[in-house]
Amino acid sequence: METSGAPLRLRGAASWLLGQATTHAHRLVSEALGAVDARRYHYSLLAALDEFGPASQADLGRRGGLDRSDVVATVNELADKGFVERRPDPGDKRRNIVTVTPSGVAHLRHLDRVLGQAQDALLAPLSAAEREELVRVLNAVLEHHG
Amino acid sequence: METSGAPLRLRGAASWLLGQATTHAHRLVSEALGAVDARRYHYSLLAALDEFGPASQADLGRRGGLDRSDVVATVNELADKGFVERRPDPGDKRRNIVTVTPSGVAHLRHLDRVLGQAQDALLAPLSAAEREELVRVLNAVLEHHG
DNA sequence: TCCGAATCGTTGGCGCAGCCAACAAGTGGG
DNA sequence: CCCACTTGTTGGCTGCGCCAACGATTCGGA
Repeated sequence: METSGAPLRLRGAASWLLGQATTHAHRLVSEALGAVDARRYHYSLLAALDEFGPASQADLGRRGGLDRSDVVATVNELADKGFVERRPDPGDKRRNIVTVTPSGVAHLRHLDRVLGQAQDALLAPLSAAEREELVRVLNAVLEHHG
Repeated sequence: METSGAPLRLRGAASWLLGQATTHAHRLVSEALGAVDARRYHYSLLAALDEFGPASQADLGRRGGLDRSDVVATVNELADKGFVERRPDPGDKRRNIVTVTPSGVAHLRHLDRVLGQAQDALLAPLSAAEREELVRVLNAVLEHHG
């Protein structure tokens, strides 16, 4: 009879800690975005457009890790709101070129602020140094996983 | 009046970093669990049972942050697999008492290992000290948010 | 003691997220 | 010229988190 089921449980607990924290962050972000009638996909797409410029829908999907079918729906929604424009590519009749409008840029800035507030709320218990370290570590993880 | 839109974008980028990382972690955990025909709810429930002992379904939900309706479905699935037992509470005809079986405990141990491997894969680029710091920081966040 | 409030399990439903398959139209290389 | 590939689109599936409603039961206060 071992005195240590503990190490095993701790590993599990640590994994679960990740699950709990991610779920929490997920919920905070979703709430914040939902309060301004937006969703994660909206931010993904607008941010990709803002950072890298106009692109075809397939390229947009690759930039933000969205499936092509989800890009279709998201562009539909954003276009309905006047945040992006979809027009055929004259040089390749298969493609649409998606452009962000000034109104879309303004909306993106708004979402930036909203997400910043959500982040502040989530990381409230951490010191500035701890936040910086957390961001650094998360960046390392993301970079490593391509 | 700031000279830089940059700080604003950085705040958004940092928020999004969280989103990216959480999505990544979420996916890794789901894949790992899916490979052994399990889901997050299964682990939540089994872990709660293992740690705190038999409980009513409502209590189980409160322990693990699951909705009552989701507890019903999850207990159904776990009971079908022989991992838990559901029986009426003789002292309160509203309640069911859910118990984890030996087979269920073994399954939980298996899930612990699987989640541990997923965590190792996720945190591969980090040093031992960085992992420890990350766990500490995440714990602080979770504790602060109840 | 009786009645209203609260709790419990269950059913059914909603929206978001991530993914996959299939299709027609179009493009490009051998 | 043909074949392989890409693109946009439609439709569908699972998981997750949540909410509303219901009948049955229990509990607390008048």
